[in-house]
Amino acid sequence: MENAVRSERTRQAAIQAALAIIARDGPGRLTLDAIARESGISKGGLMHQFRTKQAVLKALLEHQIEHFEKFSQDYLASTDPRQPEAHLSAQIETLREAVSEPHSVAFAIVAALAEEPDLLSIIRDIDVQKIANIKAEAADPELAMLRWAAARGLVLSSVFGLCPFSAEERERLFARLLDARQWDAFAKANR
Amino acid sequence: MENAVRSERTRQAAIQAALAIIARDGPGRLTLDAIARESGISKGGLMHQFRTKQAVLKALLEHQIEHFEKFSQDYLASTDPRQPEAHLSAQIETLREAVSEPHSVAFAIVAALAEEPDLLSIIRDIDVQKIANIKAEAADPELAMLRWAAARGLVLSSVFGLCPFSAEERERLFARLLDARQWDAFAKANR
DNA sequence: GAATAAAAACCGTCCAGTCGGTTTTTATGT
DNA sequence: ACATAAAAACCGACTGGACGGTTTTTATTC
Repeated sequence: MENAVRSERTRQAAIQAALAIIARDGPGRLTLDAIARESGISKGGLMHQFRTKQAVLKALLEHQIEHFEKFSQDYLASTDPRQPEAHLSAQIETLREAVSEPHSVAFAIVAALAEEPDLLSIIRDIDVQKIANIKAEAADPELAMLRWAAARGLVLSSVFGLCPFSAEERERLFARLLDARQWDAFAKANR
Repeated sequence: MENAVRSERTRQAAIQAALAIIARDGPGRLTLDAIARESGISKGGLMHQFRTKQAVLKALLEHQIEHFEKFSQDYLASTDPRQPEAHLSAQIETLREAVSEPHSVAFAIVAALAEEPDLLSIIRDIDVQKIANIKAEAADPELAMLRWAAARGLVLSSVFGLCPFSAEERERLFARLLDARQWDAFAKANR
């Protein structure tokens, strides 16, 4: 097999193994040895592809970011471009997706990142951009940011097992956050 | 000195030391040895008061809960009891306080608790109760929960260094969340 | 045959928790 | 009141396992 392909395969295997470990055993159990064991790669092979654990976590994070970025793009593409506040809706939909995926897949990563807080700045930088988009298109920017913050709150709460709502209740709340007409009326009335 | 006092002093010293370590060095550096060193207690003495690290974290968590519970009670006491949605306002005010206190005091604890996720259920159980209160008094319960979720989102984002807003912007958002009149009008219009 | 990838054994550090012992407080008997 | 025994608090060296990372060796690709 070609070297580039070989490397890529190994890296992907490592990432998938890491996701499995986090989902099954929690972020605290995500060790290099565990990844090696889970993926079938030897520790040496793993360390060859990722020089440090931080590098593994970074790859993991980028993998997830890519996943949700794609989701968000797809949503935007499938939506009427004249829809008001499309970026906001896309972000809220993406957050909703993040919270409802299989079983603590993507987000437990965030928990894993408690070990490497620096990596979270990657997410923040992306969010800054998203927020700028949302602001630019919003009739009432503050309200838009609050809707975004509420969605974020629901996601982060759920990720850390802090969410006091049931799954159905959370779903209803997301639905309401997405009810553009209602908020639009509010924004206009409040101008 | 009396035994009970002696124990209590030691336990408090440990908790204060733990807070100092988290604020200064981050949750990753919170070890039993570090707490012993910082507090002047010996390792043995520390272990006598807390049989496991989890016990330390639990005490730390309860200490912080008590702190914010008091803040919330004080707010409720100082407010006109006829004010609509007083519990919601109290919770949002408390969350605002949590995010603006000295320097990552209380919440970095949440980060520390990434090690012991079970402890977070204590917070969740309290939140469930708070949410029940908020719901009971709300003209529009869903809207009330969304306001709560937004405040939570701002706090958790900040705690984990994920917040894409500046401090002033965050402050404005909190102020708006607390503008009861505006939301009340919205709730009524939306009924 | 040079370079890259993978395997396997190994190393040093960190850290929660243990253990044997000392000091201080509290209970008891006289 | 005083002596003495028991209990509680405290001390700090030590242990054992986990874990991130390194080194050495072997296999595969170019």
